[in-house]
Amino acid sequence: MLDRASPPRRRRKQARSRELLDAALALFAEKGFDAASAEEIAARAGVSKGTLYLYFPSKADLLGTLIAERFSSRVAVQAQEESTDAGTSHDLLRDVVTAWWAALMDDNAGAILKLVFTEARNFPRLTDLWFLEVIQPVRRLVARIVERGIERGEFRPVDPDLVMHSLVLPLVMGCLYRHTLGPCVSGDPLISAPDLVRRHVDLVLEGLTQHPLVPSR
Amino acid sequence: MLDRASPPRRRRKQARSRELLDAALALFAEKGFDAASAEEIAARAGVSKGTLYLYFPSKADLLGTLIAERFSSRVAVQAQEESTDAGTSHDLLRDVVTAWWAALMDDNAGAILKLVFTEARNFPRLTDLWFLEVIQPVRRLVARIVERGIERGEFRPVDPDLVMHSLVLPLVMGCLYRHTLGPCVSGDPLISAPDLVRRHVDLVLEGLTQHPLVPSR
Amino acid sequence: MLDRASPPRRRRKQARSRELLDAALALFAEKGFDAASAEEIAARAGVSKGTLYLYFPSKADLLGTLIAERFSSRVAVQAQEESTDAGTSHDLLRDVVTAWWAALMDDNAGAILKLVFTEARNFPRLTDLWFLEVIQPVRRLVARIVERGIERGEFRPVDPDLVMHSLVLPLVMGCLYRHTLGPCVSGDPLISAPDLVRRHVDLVLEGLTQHPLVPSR
Amino acid sequence: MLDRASPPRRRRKQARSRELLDAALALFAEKGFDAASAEEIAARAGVSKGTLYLYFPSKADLLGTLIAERFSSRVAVQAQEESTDAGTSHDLLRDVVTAWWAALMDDNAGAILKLVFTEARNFPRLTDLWFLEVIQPVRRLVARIVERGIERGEFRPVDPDLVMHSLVLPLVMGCLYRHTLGPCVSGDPLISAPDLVRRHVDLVLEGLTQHPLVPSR
DNA sequence: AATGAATGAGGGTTCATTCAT
DNA sequence: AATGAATGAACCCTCATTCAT
Repeated sequence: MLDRASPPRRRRKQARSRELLDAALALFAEKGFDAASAEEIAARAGVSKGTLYLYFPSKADLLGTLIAERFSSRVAVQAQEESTDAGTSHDLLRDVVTAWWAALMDDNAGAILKLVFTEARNFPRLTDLWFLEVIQPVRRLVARIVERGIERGEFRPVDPDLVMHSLVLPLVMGCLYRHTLGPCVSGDPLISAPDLVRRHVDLVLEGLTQHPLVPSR
Repeated sequence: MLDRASPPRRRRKQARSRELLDAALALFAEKGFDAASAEEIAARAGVSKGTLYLYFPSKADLLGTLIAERFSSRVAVQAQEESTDAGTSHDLLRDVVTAWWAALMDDNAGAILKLVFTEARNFPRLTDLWFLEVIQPVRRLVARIVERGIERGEFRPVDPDLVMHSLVLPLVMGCLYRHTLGPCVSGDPLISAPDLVRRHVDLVLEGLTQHPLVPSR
Repeated sequence: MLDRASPPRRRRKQARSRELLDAALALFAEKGFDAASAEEIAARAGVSKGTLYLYFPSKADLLGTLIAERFSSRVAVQAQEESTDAGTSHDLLRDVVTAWWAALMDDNAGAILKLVFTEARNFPRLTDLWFLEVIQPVRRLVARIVERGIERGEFRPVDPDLVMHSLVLPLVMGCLYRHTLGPCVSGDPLISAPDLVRRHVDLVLEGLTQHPLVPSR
Repeated sequence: MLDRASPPRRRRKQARSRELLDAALALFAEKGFDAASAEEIAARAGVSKGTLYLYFPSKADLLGTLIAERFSSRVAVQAQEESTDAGTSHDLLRDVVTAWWAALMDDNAGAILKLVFTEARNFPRLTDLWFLEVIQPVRRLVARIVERGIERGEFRPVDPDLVMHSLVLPLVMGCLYRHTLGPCVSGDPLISAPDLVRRHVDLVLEGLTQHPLVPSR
């Protein structure tokens, strides 16, 4: 069928959809899928309950669309774009991880990540997306850099997945924290230092152990 | 009033209470507080809907009791018991972290941890408990060992909180993963290697960087 | 079947039954049939919930038995016993009405009367009992005295039912009041004067109108 | 928020509210607050169970609104309007009482009055309203007329409250009767004569006693 | 005979979804 | 396209009744 809606109207329609998705994401992340009511989502988007159903056939579809449209590889991609072959592997890894962290803090990526973890059991499709869209790209990226670093003699020979684990999971945790316990605590005493990520990467790269006879770098 | 029930009856009553709490914990962790219906909890405990209310005045009280009774410092305490002054700080740290990890895998501690993260926004009290019961003890424990290691020249001078962050958060993440995405994935390809924790600790301790002229320890 | 229970046991059984009926009457009158729970009734009678069902097959049967056993003509009978042919009809009527009023205040007769009014729609059988046991006897009693008074020239010729209405209904009302609004009001300012009934009877007998040239009696 | 509903819709909404209140009043009066189910009320109002909760936040609020909106002084006011200074106090009193009686029979005033008596124990606020809205006005009205009658020599010197008691309580009783036992009896043999109220007032005014030498008025 | 744990039907209430306006 | 009134399935919870001890 031809789309005969006039352009401004079509644009409005897209905007509505976006507003609803934004509202849904915010509320789903804030209270969970069940506790966020359709009426509340509509209200936050500035429309009435009925209008929501003109744009999405059900509440679950809101979540589905959210995932499909926003859960893209952007996070990894954004990180990947930072990846060049210039500089040491150490610097490269730190840059990539920092970019990835920034992407998680940015935007609503963090909210989606929280949703994935809290609703995965009820919407198992989320899990596949998580692996496909988040884990695989960053894993490949990290693995590539680590392997290059090992080849060049910059890194000790280690399992790239282990590096991924030690390097990346704390960031995921920090992101989750920010959307779960963080808002409930005053002062946010745990994960707040602005350069925590940089220091974390450096720690993992250098290790905790004192190696007396060698200059620290 | 005196408790004049015959011993077997009283024992049964206590068992029922436990069974209900177990069922509730499992279902709350599996589907979330809202999505777990009282009837389903009762059914999993092998009783009828009404019976649940003989033991707990409301569904929310189930969660409350769960938290109050099971969210003790056992996790940290168990880790602490492993802590002795013998051996290197490296070994000590690895032992403590491994014990902590075992505690998280054990029992239902992991399920509770997941609950804390998913329900904190709706039950803010959970956050305080999390800090008091989980974070503070392990933070103090790690800090003590790290400071000792630095004093003895075993560790480089680093912020103990950073160590805590890099060392412990991946474990928390692993625990969450186990109760969220893990059950939805076949093969569990990410966090399953049995000695992952040991290797993680070693990586953080030794660092990723190659230090050519020095024997690794 | 022979009743082979030993006498003391049989007596205990009767006492239990009485205690349960007393408790039920008090609670039914206090909160209504629906709002009075079986457990509460049992507790007030000093037994457990299960025991109640050893004596009565259902909660409704408690009400039924209450009505059948206690809703006898005692009220009217007691009044009737006061009725002698001595004295003026005026005195007789006042004595009868006063005795009836005392009977309503006494005992649990008032509570039953309240029950009849509040539960009649749900237990229509109560209505028949009310007429048979309460209205008819007192109506006949009043009618007899009124007719005698008219014959003797003591009373003006009036419809005995009208007298019954004007004379007796305020008492019924007072009884109801005592079991409904009365307990909710501090000071009971309306129907409390101890000789209100006597004055009421005198007012109805004498009338409100001033009859100037005649001695008041 | 602005009420931007189209006029017919708004009118419908008001009508719905009224219909629900009417249905609730009828059923509360018929079966009592507890025994009247929300679903039944909705059905009698011609809507579904859920709709009721669009208009009233709870079943108890239905009762509350009923009381607040319909339990006005209309009864007394209506009676008061009849009160003029023309005519004898006798006529005046009869007119006032007759008007009051008509108001009780009219409308749903009687149903509310029944509710007040049956639910007062469970909703003590009803008692205050009863005194404030019903008793006080009529008491003052009666007292005023009686005092005027005494001043003018029309009435014997009596306690106005006693008059109120003897004159008004039978009417309250009649109203209660009409909503309790009345519907359960065939033929309504007790309180049905159309001029019963007039004859009652005359009886109380004139008294039952024969006063031989004086013309009856 | 007495208990009180267990049951499950039923009631109040919520909320995702539909539909007339 | 937008609204919000209406619906009814589903949920939490209560309580009359049963039954093993």
